[in-house]
Amino acid sequence: MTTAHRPFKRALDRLHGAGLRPTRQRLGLARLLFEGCDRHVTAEQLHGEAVSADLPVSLATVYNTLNQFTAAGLLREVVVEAGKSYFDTNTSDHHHFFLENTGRLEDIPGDHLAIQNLPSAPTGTRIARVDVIVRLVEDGE
Amino acid sequence: MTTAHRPFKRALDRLHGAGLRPTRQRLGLARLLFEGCDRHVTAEQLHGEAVSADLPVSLATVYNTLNQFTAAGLLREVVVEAGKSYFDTNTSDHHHFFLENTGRLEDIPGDHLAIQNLPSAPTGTRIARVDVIVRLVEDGE
DNA sequence: GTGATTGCAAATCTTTTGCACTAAA
DNA sequence: TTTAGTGCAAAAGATTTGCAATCAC
Repeated sequence: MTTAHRPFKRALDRLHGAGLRPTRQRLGLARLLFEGCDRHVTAEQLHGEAVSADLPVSLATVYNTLNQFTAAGLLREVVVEAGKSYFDTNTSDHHHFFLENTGRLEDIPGDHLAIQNLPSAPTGTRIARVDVIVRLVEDGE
Repeated sequence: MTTAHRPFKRALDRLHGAGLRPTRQRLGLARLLFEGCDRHVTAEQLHGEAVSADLPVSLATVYNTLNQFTAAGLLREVVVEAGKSYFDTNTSDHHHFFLENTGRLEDIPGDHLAIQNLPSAPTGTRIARVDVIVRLVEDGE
């Protein structure tokens, strides 16, 4: 039955599509990242999940892999806290809520958020991306 | 002539206002930061300036001071790159251009930029701040 | 005086790198 | 077989911390 292999095949195709050799750890990490819903992970987090899932992988390789995936357009890096990188599996144009208390990062639902009167880029430059981070704190703080 | 002491007095008042004891290095750093136009500095940068200006101060103290100033509302921290903090002397509500090539951070001129259809904060939370970072790259990249 | 502040060095934390080893094509 | 990828440990960079010495009040 081929059905059981579909998630595996999807991950494989994704790597092929990005021109990345499908090694054991890249496949395993791709499955952790892309099966299921969109997610926001740190390298440390993903490494923990990989270890729990009996995928032998070092933290250094997780970092390398996340950077390769990002360069290949499979992931997007989101910077919200100094000294910590989040990687977002949703690479489409969208923005984020950041819960300062817990360190959680979430997509802002809907695609309604828009920016008015964005100034044009200074001469000699163009806009690569616009990031909007809505920082949330616990009520009553 | 008291005129010559005005910048010193302004820095002193600012520290008093924030409830911070006006030590030599806090005064010196405050003058570097707040005399002149608004600026965006990293700890490393400011430390370099202090040393050039013959203000004896260690990098650790620069970090501590920047954090104290931020906690006191004299500065605002802007996060644009993983692993690097910028401190902005303009604490009013505004947004930023970030030049990815050079690492320069600039205020977006004018106060016209506005956000449309911002979703309400999830239950139990409130919006602490909205950061907009417009990432620029050199033309033709 | 006395409690806050500083300097320094060491510690911490995140991320990257060098290199011998292993696995994919 | 040949080249890319991995693991590990070490390096690197940014920031924080512990503690004795120093300074503001």
